Amino acid sequence: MKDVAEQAQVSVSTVSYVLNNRGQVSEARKARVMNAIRALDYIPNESARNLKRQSASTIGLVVPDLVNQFFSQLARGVVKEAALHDVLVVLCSAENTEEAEFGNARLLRSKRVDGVIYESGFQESPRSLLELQSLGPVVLVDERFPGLELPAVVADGRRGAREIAAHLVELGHERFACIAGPTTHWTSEQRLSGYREGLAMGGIDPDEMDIQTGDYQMASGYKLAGVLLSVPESKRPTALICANDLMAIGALEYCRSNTINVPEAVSIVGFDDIPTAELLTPRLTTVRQPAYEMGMSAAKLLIAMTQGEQPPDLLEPHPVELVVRESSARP
Amino acid sequence: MKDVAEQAQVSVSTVSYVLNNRGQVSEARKARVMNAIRALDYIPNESARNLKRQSASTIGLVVPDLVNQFFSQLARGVVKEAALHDVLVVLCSAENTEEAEFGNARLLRSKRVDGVIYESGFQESPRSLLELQSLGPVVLVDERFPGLELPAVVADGRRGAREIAAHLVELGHERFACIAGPTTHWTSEQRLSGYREGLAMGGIDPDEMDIQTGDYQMASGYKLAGVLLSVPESKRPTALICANDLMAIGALEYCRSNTINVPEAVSIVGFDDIPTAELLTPRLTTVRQPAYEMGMSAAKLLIAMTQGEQPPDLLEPHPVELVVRESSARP
DNA sequence: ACGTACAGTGGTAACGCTACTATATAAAAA
DNA sequence: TTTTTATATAGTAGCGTTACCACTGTACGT
Repeated sequence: MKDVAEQAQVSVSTVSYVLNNRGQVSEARKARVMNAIRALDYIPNESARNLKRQSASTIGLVVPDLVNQFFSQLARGVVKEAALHDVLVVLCSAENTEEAEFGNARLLRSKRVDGVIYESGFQESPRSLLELQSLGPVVLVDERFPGLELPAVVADGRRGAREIAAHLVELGHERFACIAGPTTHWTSEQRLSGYREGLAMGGIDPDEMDIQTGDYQMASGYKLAGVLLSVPESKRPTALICANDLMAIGALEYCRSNTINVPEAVSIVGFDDIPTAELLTPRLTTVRQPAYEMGMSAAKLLIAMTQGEQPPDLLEPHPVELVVRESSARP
Repeated sequence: MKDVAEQAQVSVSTVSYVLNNRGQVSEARKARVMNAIRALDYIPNESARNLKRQSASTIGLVVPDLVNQFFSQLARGVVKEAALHDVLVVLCSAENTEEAEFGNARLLRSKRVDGVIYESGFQESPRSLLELQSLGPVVLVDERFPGLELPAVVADGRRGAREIAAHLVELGHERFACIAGPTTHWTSEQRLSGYREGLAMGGIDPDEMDIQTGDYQMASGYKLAGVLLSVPESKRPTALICANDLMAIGALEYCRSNTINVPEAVSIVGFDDIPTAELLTPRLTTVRQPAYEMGMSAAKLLIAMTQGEQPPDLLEPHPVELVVRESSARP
């Protein structure tokens, strides 16, 4: 920077002013500085800047598992929005382990990021959240912690769940089973209430629905489908509602290996609408969550918060959309 | 830090020494400092550290599209390995646009990262690479640029291609078609040579193979499958080789919407073995690239380079593995 | 007894930048 | 004309670390 100042025959302050586009600098000198910058191929040192400004222009993104396309969509949105604000995104894939629980928080500490977008997937009310919160602003995605007053970007999962349940009722289903998400998870509970409401509205007693609790992974979908479907044909549910696409895929796989026809013998529906959902056979009926947009919202909100803005008390949930495909049909 | 020094009754230098575990500090004082750190919940300011040390303990990762599971696996590996070295990973999803071409490089400039892992997907020899290189170490993944002398972590795509072609020949196929990757892409060319070699070794004239060039996206797989398969039945290829899974999925979709049975009418194979590949109907025969491991290697190499190590002249390619599933069968 | 070595300390100058304050100059008002 | 106000510029003190240097005291040869 000193070199640039020298080359342009101005003071370092002036260089700083033109760089940050503040203060009054005459056009002539501005041009001279710009030329010098180009001539010397000068790049401001972000570390120094951060030190002085006490911020890192960087946010952290904690997701349980990048390979789940819901999260990668989300990540895309976050990165996109952040780029708009010249903010970098640091990625922490938690890989669904508790090890990460600790590791991430520690890694993100120490002013390396100005704030964190957190999507734990299925931890309860993690201590690391409190730790993170003490570090700086935190935005939750697709979940809420009843105890903690944290801003959360969510989709209208309850409504989506209601709609997909209603869809199944409308098709004429009467015996339902459900592979739910972890009960500790706010979103899971929302969806479950939605399913029950949808059923009730259609005149089906929700308490008749057989429920198993999974962990949002494919394997548990497979396993629990086995539990729910291996009952005498006459009592077997004709509709299997899964709390996310991954578990629905697991269920579909179970049916495939046990020659249970979907949707003829049983309808299966998911939640999220990950890209893979429409490539399956049968193509999966599901509820689309706008993951990309949610990522953008979260980033936008977080960045605003890092600039001192107060988060709104309650954010409007993102709209969801029922996507009817082949995996649901009349019983 | 000053506070810690005061609390522990030592100088700031001493605190710095124990923090970095260098210099000689007596055990007694070390303990005192540690206690003070804990008592004050002190977290070192990474910006200041970076400024002083002239490094950011952060690497950049540029991928064309996170939602392609090959890249998310890769990203997982990178993040994992980086975490082992206390290095953060900054994510730049290029989203397959040239806009990113510029944007990323600019965002990553200015000492915000110590080095970059670059996986462009399908740009030719991007200017941004040169720009990046001037900034710091660069490691390429899954591609090479003949002109540029950059260390590259690759898989043995040629061998994989040879094997999958051989597999098809062995099944008895005689008429082949291929949806290749962009010809400007080193990896594409490697695979294509591999296919040709595999065919030649099986006594098939590779020049007889009908080739269309795609862009590694699903849509082009769909479109080009249309081009290659809409010929009179007697001349129609019985085996369609796709340079990656995404295009193979596109091809599969084409067949699905045009009621061409796979593998009965035509065998289709892919490359990468993304998680979705084995969920399709028919399950996709493909070549597994160890994306996760490649990500780890790349991160390891890059981090070594940021610490001054010279990259080896040529890295051993990662082994690949033929995964035979349902989409390939006797013609 | 003396020098020499060295483990254990503290002081402090940078690292590159921003933003406050002070100063010089020009324009407007008295 | 002088005073006030606005505008443009330069000087410089940190931001929180690290690492070099200088200093102390003790242990060990000679």
